Parts: sequence; structure tokens; C-alpha cells
Amino acid sequence: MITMRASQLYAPTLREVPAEAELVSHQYMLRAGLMRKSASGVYSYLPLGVRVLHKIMAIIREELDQAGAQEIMLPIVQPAELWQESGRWNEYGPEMFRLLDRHQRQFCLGPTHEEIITALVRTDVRSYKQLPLRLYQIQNKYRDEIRPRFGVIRSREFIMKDLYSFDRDESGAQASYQAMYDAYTRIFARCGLKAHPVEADTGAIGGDQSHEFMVLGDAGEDLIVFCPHCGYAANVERAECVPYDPDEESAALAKLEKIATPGITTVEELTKRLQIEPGQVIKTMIYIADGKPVAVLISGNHDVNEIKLKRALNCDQLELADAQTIATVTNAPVGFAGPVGLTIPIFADYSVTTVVNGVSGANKKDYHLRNVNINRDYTPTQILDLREARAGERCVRCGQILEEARGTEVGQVFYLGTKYSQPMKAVFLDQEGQERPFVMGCYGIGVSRTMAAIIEQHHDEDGIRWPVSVAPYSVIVVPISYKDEEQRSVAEHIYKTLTSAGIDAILDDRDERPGVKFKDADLIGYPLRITVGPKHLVDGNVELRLRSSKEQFVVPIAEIDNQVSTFLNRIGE
RNA sequence: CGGGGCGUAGCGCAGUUUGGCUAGCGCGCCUGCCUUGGGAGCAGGAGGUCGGAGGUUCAAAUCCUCUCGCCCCGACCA
Repeated sequence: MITMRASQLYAPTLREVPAEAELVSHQYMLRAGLMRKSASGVYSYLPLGVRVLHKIMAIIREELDQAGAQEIMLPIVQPAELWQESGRWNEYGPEMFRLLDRHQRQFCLGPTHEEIITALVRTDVRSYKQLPLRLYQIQNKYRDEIRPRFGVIRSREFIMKDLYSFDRDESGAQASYQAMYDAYTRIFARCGLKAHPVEADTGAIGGDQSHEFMVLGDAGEDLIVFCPHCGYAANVERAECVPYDPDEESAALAKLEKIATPGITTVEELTKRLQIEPGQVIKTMIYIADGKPVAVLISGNHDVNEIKLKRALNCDQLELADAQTIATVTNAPVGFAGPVGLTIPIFADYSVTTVVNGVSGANKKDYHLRNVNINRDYTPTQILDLREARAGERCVRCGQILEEARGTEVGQVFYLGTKYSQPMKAVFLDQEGQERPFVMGCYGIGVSRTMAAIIEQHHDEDGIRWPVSVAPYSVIVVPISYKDEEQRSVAEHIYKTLTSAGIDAILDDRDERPGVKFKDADLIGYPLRITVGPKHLVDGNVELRLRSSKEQFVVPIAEIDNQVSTFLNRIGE
């Protein structure tokens, strides 16, 4: 039987908050002795942290195995050739950790594993009869983040579960996608997390369809919009915006006039000076798309969503134009661009279509134009959805008003299609003997990040309040004084009874004052605490305390294992 | 990469402006006594290349130059 005593446990708790940690989860992970930092964005896990990780991973394995998946292990050190084949060796940029071996051959530390697994499967899977195939791995991944932060939530080395599905056709791949979506819902629920699926952009992974599982909270790095009416939810990177309704009571078009606005280059200054609403301003941004300048129009109260823009322009490289280019294209310094008279392609967001008698730059230093009107004074090349969605917009599905929230992404599912199988020539023979590329999907869960997210959702001022399912130990037995012979023997008895009943228990056998033991137990966050002390021992009882609610119950020693099981079941639901 | 801040004992910090004796405080750690229902008390003790390198000076944690690391905000990103 495995036993654990607090006197032997390597769990150095800290009384004070380390200066480096801002987020509660980060602070508690350090204070409770779950982990220590080794470098910026790189952490060592201590025994308690490892136990939590193992529990999370066990839940993941159970659910994925249940969903017909099989676990494999893939290399972390990956050869450059595979990444060159998929085209991502260049696409990935400085975020990829790259290294050379002694023969000057190029490798990287895998930021993800699509290439390696596609290469693996293409050599061994030749027939539709071997499909569908769902393979996963739980391993360290590496991304050289510009700025690691929030402890393990944005780190450079992190533990991730990745699953890849290979299907013979689209409907098979959709079934895999749905199976994973459902498995994720169960996994996060079992971890005690409220995770909301939202529609997402596919980013560097690529593909056609994606959902992110978001844990809501102010600490979240992502912004999502959702519709309380119909349930639509999406990352703002992805969220669609509806065209504007034509304004019924639109004012008569006034005469275009040039106005002097010396030194005024921002929407904010402009609205202040002219006493107008930001919505009246036609903001004109010059971008460089694959080397060519384009103008983007959007109303002054919105921001451009560059992901949408990139998609609309169908370009690889997109960046805001430099001052020199802007001067060349608009004949004016930065801050005075406007659509009137521009000769480069103009892409307008829906939001400018209803701006009547608007204000824009005059393409001349220190001048703006008043009473600018679409189709009279300028004609966009294309009018489409280019803005970042925000609270207050109308839902694309049902037209109700959207709300917004912040969230941390703990998992994401992607429908990849043939994005990797095609260029990497990963093919099988179908029933007709035709060679076809696998239709793929990939599905990630940030395991280490999930641990932090659980703490974000389950803590109080005293420490962590682990859900039973992922707690490092379910129960801690705390004798008030371990030196006291009676207390010690009762505590030992209870501890042995629990462990032999298969309950995860730890005994605090340290020669510490009770306060110290209580504080540590609260900080580490064991769901149940059994206190063995003189107060109740005289009546043959001990005290049982729930960490999350702080409720206490006096329980006869003889019933302890039943009581513990009952309480664990109750709070474990 | 831009802006801001920090690096002095395991953790939290003072000392740096205005150079000066053996570099301090709280917590933690070790020994002993005492104590035991929410981070006790007393006594004794260990622990420091003051991030690193170079320079100025009779003298550097303190001034100068370079450098490394860390944190926060922004840009970027699963």
C-alpha cells in the first residue's frame, strides 16, 4: 500500500506571496508547493502538482479511450524536413524553438505534432479498412512565447494532450469532430470546470472549423461574445458581424467640404474638435497585403479584425503600412487618410455603409473632409465584415444583442480536412481502389493550463479548494498533537482504514502546532480534513471538515470510512 | 520589439539618492527548553561572490560602462 505522511512529503509551502506571481492560480501553485519556476515560462512540478496533473490526465485518458482513441508517444525533437514539407517551417516564425544537432542539421522542439503524426500514419495506414483512426499523446510542447505570463497559463514549455483523427471522408471526420467535442465537454465537467465551447479562429493550425473551450473569468486573455438569447458564442477573433440596416430616417446628403484640422490625427481628437460621435468618422487604415497597399474603411467606433481582413484578402502577409507607404499612397502623413480620391483597392466594413455625411481624412496634411458619403464621394472595391465584434452588436443567428466576457482557452478542436494530408501526401486506398488523402481533425487540451484554470475557479482567501476528482489527496488526517499517544494511535488507525478502503489519504504526522497544520491543509486544499483532537476524542469522535464550504461534522471513529465515502461522493458530484 | 519596474540569505523586504567600520530586518531553517483547536514564546545557531564582468576610488551593495536574468503594460499568439 502506498502511504504518505506530511513529514515526508516534499511540499514546501510559502507563507508569503512570491513577488513574481500576479494571478491567484499562479500564487497558489507556488505557495502550496505544486511547482517552482526554473526559467521564464518554464516550471518544475513538485509531487503535489504532479499528482494533480496525473489525475487530470487520467480523466482525459478515460474519456478519450472511451471515445475510441488510442494513446501513443511522439518525439519532442522533430526534424525540420517534415515542417518544410507542410510549409510551416517558415510560417511558424520565431515562436518555434529551433536547434541544430552536431552535424548542423535543423530540428525544432515540437510546438504541436500534426506533421510528425501525419508522417507516421502515412507510412503505415494504407487502407480505408484501417479507418477511422484516433490517436493521441500527452506530452510537453514548446512555444517560444513573446511574453510568457500568468504562470503556467502562458508558458513556453507546457503539457498538452493532442489527438489526431483520420477519416476516409468528410462525414467521418465530422463524426470524429463531434465525438471529441462531446468528450471535451465531459472531461472539463469531470475536472470541475465550467468550460464553454465557443466558435474560434483556426490560427496557425489551419483548417475550416473550430471550437475553443473557454473558462470564463476576468483573468482570461481572450475576449468572447455570446448571445444570451440563442446561445451563439464566439471568440472575437472569429465572431461574425451582421451588415448594418439601412437607416430609415437618413438625413439629406450635404455638400462635401474640406475643413482645416491641423495636427489632428486620431479619431478621438477629431470627435472632440468637431463635436461628433465616433460613429460618424470613416476611419481609413492602410495595410500592406503581400506587399501591395490596400485601404480598409471602418467606422470610428470599431476596430479592424485583422484575421477577418487577412481571410478576405486571401493573403499570407498582412501588416499596417509604414509611414512612407502611407505618404506615397495618400499624399499625406499618417492620420489624414480618407477614401475620397484613393486609387488603391478599398475594402469597407459594413459599419461605414450607414454613415451619412461622415468625416474622413482629406488625403492632405492638416485637412479632413466633412459630409463624405458612400457611392457619391467614394466607391469601395468590396463591402464586407471586417470589424472586431463587441458587446452591443447584433447576433448573427437571432439578431438579439450580444454580450461579452473574458476567457482562458483550455481546449480547442479543429476540423482540418486535408490541410496536412494533401501537401504531405498522406493517402489511403478507398473501396474503389482510389487514392485519397486522409480527412483529418486535431484536438488539444492544455493540461498544465487546465490545472491553473481549476484553481482560478476553485479557491478562496485561504487557498485552493480542489474538486475531489483532481485533488492531490482527497483526505488529510490531522491530529492536533501527534505526540499525544491516544491521538496518534487514532489518527494512524483512521489513516490506515481510509487507505485500505482505497481512499486517497495523507497523514499530517508533523510535530507542528495545530494552526500550522490547518493553514497548510487549507492552502493545499484537500477536500476533506479529519481532525483528531481531545475535544471529541473523549466521546470516541473525530471532526470532519469540508474544505470548500468549511462545514464541520462530528463523526464516530468507527464510522469514519463510511462517512468519508459518503461525503466524497456528495461533494464529488 | 517598444514603455515601465526589479535583482541584497529559501520567501518577503530595508540599506543605494549623499561611497565609510563586521551588510540588516521579518518569516522560514537547525539545536534546546517550553507549548499544542487556526501560521505561539524564550535562548542559542547556520545560511550572503549584494545577478555577472570591467572600471573609478584609500574605500563600492551604493558611482560609471557593459552584460545577464526576472516582473508588469503594450504589440503578438494556441
